[in-house]
Amino acid sequence: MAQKQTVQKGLFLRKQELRKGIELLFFAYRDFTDEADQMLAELDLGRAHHRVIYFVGRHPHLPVSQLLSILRITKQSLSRVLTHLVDEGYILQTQGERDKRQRLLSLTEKGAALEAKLTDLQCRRFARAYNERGADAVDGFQQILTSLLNEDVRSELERDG
Amino acid sequence: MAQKQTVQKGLFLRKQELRKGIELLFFAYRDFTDEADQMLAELDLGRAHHRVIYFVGRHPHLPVSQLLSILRITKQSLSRVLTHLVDEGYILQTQGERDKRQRLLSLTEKGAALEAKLTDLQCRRFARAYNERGADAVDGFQQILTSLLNEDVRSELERDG
DNA sequence: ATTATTGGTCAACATAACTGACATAAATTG
DNA sequence: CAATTTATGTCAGTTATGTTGACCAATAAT
Repeated sequence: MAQKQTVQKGLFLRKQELRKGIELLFFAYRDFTDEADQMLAELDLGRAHHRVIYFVGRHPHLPVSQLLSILRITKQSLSRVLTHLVDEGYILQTQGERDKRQRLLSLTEKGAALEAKLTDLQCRRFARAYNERGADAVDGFQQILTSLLNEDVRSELERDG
Repeated sequence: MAQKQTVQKGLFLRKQELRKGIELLFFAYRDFTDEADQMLAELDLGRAHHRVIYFVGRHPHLPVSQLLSILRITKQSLSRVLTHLVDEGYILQTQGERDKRQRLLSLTEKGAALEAKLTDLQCRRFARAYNERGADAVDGFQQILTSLLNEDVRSELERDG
């Protein structure tokens, strides 16, 4: 009886702990994206545009197919934002050399400038958090996030770096 | 010169470290929400409904105003999902006793059952991650996420729970 | 030569957010 | 008590971002 109570309390506390994680992730993600969203809104861009600019900046000459698999959206959905970003001069498309069907994506100077501005903003938030809590916390943070990933994504990341 | 190189390299590595955080947060959030989204889709519900059900489950008799400030959306936007959830029998509205203008939100049995099903799913993912990495990692994870929050949100959370 | 891949287009639709204007009931305040 | 503020809701219109499905062209691979 006393044993059962302890177990139930243990389960209850564990559940609370897990819920705390869920909520922290929700609130942190919400606040994290908010600042950049505001900056984007002034340029009549949205979060979808940001994601494209971010990953193209991170992987120059990225083929469209790879961007699609990173973002996990349909090509029709990507098409809209991508066309807009190309039209507005943020992104440059070049023909692939090995495979001429591919359109490799890169940032223009204008695109790189915006990417830097947005990433700096978000890096500052991370830098503040990392400095406040120290290297061990950062390590734990990265470990848990990695373990939250789908298995296949985790292996991909571990392979690429 | 050697000094300058070291500093630059240090900054470069730091930037990479921060970008890694940004990306992990993006991918983890994407994968984390995915399973629940699929379950919701089968019931013709979306992530917006989930958020309402989750926070009403977490805070029974929650007034609409508080839910709005948690979700940070407009009342018109909440209205649509809330009306639907009430119509479908997931959520119950009762008049506030102290303040009769308030409509306090609670889960029905049906709502509680769905909430439990969804939360269990997400808790399992967290439990897996927490077990894989251990208590110190969990601690670091929670610390960094807390530091990523806007200051005002952080104080709120520290006050409430 | 046939098939698969890469990328794009057009059209229609769904969801979840937004703004603005207005309404009602209840609480609060001068 | 009258005036104002608050909590909530509604109606109407718009935007951002996703979806399906159908179809096409260029190129690569078998």
